[in-house]
Amino acid sequence: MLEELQQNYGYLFEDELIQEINNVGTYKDIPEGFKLIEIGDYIKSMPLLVSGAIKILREDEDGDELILYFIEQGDTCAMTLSCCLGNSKSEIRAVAETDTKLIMVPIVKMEEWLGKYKSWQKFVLQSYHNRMSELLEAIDTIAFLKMDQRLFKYLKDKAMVNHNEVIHVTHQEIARDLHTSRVVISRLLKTLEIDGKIKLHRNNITVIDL
Amino acid sequence: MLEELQQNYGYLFEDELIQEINNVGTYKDIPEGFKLIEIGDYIKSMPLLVSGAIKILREDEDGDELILYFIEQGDTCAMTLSCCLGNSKSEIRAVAETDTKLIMVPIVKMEEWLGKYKSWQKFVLQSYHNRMSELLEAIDTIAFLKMDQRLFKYLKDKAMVNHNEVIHVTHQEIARDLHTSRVVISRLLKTLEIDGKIKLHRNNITVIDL
DNA sequence: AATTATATGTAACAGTTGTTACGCTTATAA
DNA sequence: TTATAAGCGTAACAACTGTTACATATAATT
Repeated sequence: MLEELQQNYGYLFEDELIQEINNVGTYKDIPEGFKLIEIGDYIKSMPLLVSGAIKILREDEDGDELILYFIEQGDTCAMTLSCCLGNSKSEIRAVAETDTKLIMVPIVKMEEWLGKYKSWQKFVLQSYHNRMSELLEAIDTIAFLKMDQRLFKYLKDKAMVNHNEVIHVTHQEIARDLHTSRVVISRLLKTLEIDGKIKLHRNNITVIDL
Repeated sequence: MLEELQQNYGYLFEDELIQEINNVGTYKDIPEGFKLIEIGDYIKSMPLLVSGAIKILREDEDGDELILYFIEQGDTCAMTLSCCLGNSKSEIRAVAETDTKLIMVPIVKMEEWLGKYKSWQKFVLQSYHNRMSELLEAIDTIAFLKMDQRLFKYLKDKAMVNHNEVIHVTHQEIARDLHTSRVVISRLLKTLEIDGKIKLHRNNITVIDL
C-alpha cells in the first residue's frame, strides 16, 4: 500500500503523513458496479482513490437518478469529507464505475490531521474546491445544454474515465443516469450515429469524435 | 462593527477571533442590486454577512444566467473561500438581493486563522458543507422539477429572504434568473394566479401560499 | 431447437417549453 | 399633452422531450 500512496499522493503529502496514512488506512479492491455509498448513509471513513473511477449520483424522492460527475485517481470524495466533518448523512450515491483501488482513512484521523499537517489541510480544501467546480459544471450541463449535447458529453466523459472509446452500457442505463427515458436516448443515439460521432452495437457504443 | 460581530458570530467564534476580525475587517453597507463579485474576478477578501441577502448566479458562454441560491445572514460565500484559498478566479456572480451589511476579511488572515483557530476551521468547513448542500438543492430543482414548480419555489425563496410576501420583480427578471423566456414566465404566473397561489400586479407579485 | 428475457428501432402522439408577433396598459420623458 | 419606453397578456406555432405501443434482433436458458 505504501508504494501506491507514494506514487499517487507523494507529491501532495509529506513523508510523515504518508506514513500515518499507511498505518491507519485500509487498502480496498472494489469491483465495477459496487455501491460504495448510499444516500442516507453515515460515513465512517473517507476514500482516497488510487486507481479506477467512481460515479457520483443524485436521487429525488421518486427514486429518479441523475449523474453528477466521475471521480478519478488522486481525488477523494468531498461529499464524504463534508459528511464526515459535519457528522451528517450522505446526500449522494457513489458507485464504482470501473474496478477501483482505494485507501480508506478513518474519520478521527482526518480531523486530527487537519490541525497537524498543512498539506492535509490544503488537500481537503483543494478537494472541496474541485468538487464545487464539478457541481457547477454539472449544473451548466443540466441547465444550459439540450439532451443531445448532454448525451454526447456523457459518452465522452465515460470513455475518458474508462480509458476506452468503447463503452459498455445499455440505452436504459444511460437513460437512468441522465434522468430521461430509454426511447429518448435511443432516438438521440441514432442521430449521433448518423452524424458519424458514434457507432452503435448491442451493449456497447464506440465514441468516434472524442 | 464589534457589536454586529458579537451578535452574528459570537456563538461561533471565540472572543480572541472576534477581536481579530474587528481589527482587520472592513464594514460595508451594500445597496440592493450592487454587484459584489463578477465571474472571472480574483477575490481579494471574503465577506461575512451581517444582514441582508445575496443572490448567487451562474452564467454560460452565451451570457445566459441562472440563479443558484441565496445567501443569508450568518453565512459566507464558500465560492469565495474556494477561490481565495485556491487563488483562482470566481466561477459565479454575486449580487445584493436586498440592502446588505457585511464585513470583509482579507485573504491572508483567512489562511492564518485556519491554523490558529479551531472555530474558524470549523466555520470554513461548515460553510463548504452548506454551500455544497445548496448546490445539490439547485441541481434537484433544475433536474427534477418542471418550470412551474421551479417558478413557485423561486417566488417563495425570494419572499423568504426579503422577509416580505410582496416581491418587487418583473417577469423579465424572473425569466433571466430561471433561464427561460419572459413569455413562458408570464404564462406560468397567470396559471399560478388562477390557482390562487399568487396575486399579480405591475412590478410586483404577492405570494399567498407561503 | 424452442423458449424466454433483454436490448434496440421506430412510429405516433401528448405535454412542456421556446419563439414570434402583436395589442394593451402604465410609467416616464419630452 | 403627447411621445416613448417598459411591462404584461395572449395567440399561434415550432421544437424538444416524454409516453405508449409494437416489431425485431440477440443472448441466455431449458
